Amino acid sequence: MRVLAAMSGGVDSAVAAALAVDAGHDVTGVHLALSQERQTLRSGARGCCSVEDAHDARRVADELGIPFYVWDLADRFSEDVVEDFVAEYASGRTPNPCLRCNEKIKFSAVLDRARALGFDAVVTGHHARLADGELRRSVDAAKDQSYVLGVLTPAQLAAAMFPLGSMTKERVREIAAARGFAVAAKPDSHDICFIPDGDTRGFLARRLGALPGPVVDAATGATVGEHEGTYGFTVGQRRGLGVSVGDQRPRYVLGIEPVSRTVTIGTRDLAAVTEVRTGVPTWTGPVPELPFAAQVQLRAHAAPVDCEVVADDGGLRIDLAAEQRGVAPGQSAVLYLPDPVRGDLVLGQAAVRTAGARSRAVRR
RNA sequence: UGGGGGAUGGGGUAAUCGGCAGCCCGCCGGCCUUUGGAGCCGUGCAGUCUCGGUUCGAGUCCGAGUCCCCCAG
Repeated sequence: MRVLAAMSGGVDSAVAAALAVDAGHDVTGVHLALSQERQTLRSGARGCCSVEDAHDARRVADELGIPFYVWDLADRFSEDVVEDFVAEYASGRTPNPCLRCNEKIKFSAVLDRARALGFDAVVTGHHARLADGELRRSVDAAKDQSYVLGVLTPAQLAAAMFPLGSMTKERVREIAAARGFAVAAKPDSHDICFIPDGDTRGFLARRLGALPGPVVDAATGATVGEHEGTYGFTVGQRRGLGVSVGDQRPRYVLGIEPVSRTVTIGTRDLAAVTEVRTGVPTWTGPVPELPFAAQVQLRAHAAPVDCEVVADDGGLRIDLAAEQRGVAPGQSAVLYLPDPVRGDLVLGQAAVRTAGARSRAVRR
C-alpha cells in the first residue's frame, strides 16, 4: 500500500512510520506545519510544529530512506482548530482542540490530500488499536489516546493506521533507541500546541479582550466577586476563582453564561453530575440501537463510568451510574464497550451540551 | 463626641469553660497530562491591631488607645 506517515517530530510518529516501512508499505513522510509563526523557535517539547520538530521529523525520514515533505496547513489549522477554540470559549464552552485537530486536520484535510495524491492510508503515532475497522483503547492504558480519536467516522478509520496501539510507550522508546533515532528520548508533548507557554487564559484574553462580569454564588444568588472574562473559566474548575465566600468550603464553577458574563459557583454537592445531555453523536462503526448500556469517558484523562445511553431529541441522554464532577459543555462524551481482552471498543462520541443532577421527580 | 458590633497571614473566615491558632482562597514547589489556569500531593509561604493588666498559660478575660461597620443623625 502507499502510505502517508504523518510525522510530528516526536518519538511516536517516528516509530509508527518505521513500522509502516517494516510492514512493507510504500511510505512517504509528511510533516504538518500548523503554526502561523513558524519562525518562532520554541525550545522544549511543548509544541508539535516548531522548526526543530520539522527538522527532527526530516532526520528520521532520512534514516528510514523515505521521501519527506512539509505541508503547510497553517491556514486550515487556524480556521478549524484555533478559531473554533476561541469561539467555543467565547460561547461559554470548553473545547478539546486535540480532538478537533484529529477530526478536521489529520483525518480530513490531510487524508483528503493524501487520497488525491494516490495514497491508500495515513499512518500516525496515536496510541490506540485499530483492527477490522474497530477502534479500541491502547494496550498502554496510561498513554491511551482513543478519547481524542472518538470523533472519527468509519470512512476515516478505514484509511487510518495506528501501529502503536498494541505496544507500551516504553516499547516505542526502545524501538526508537534501537534504531538510533535522535528523538528516542525526546519528552512527551503535552498542553495545547498553539499555546506554547501554557497560558490559556492569557491567550484568550489577547484574542477576546477584557469582558468583566460577576461571580455569583449559586446558594444565595449573591455576587461574591468579579472576573475579567467568562473564557477564563471552565465548568468544574476549583482553583483560580479568585473569590472566597467565607464559609470555609471550596467552590466549583457550576455554570458559565457568556451573554450576561456570569460565572456561577457552588459547593461540591451542587457540582455533582449524574445526567449528561449531548448534541448529535458520531459513530466509529455501525450506528448502535438506542438505548444501550456502555461506559462513557467525559474528559481526556477521566476514568470511564458505567452508563445508560438513551435517545434524546436528536442527541443523547447519558445516565451515569456514578456521580461525576467537572463535566463541561463542549467536551466530548466518548462511549466505550468494555473489553479487557481486545481493548475497550470506541463506539462514538457526542459533544456535551448540559450536565447536571438527574431530576428527582419520580422518587420513592 | 448617643447606642451597638467588630479588628486573626496577601484576601475571606474558625477556635468548646482561657490550653499546640484550623479551614477556604492565593502564592510557591512537585506529580499527572497531546483539551480545559482540570485533577492529585506537599512537614511548603504567611496571621491573633497597639499598649498595659489578670493567669502556670490569653486570639479568648479586664483597662486604655487606634481603626472600621451598623442604628440613631
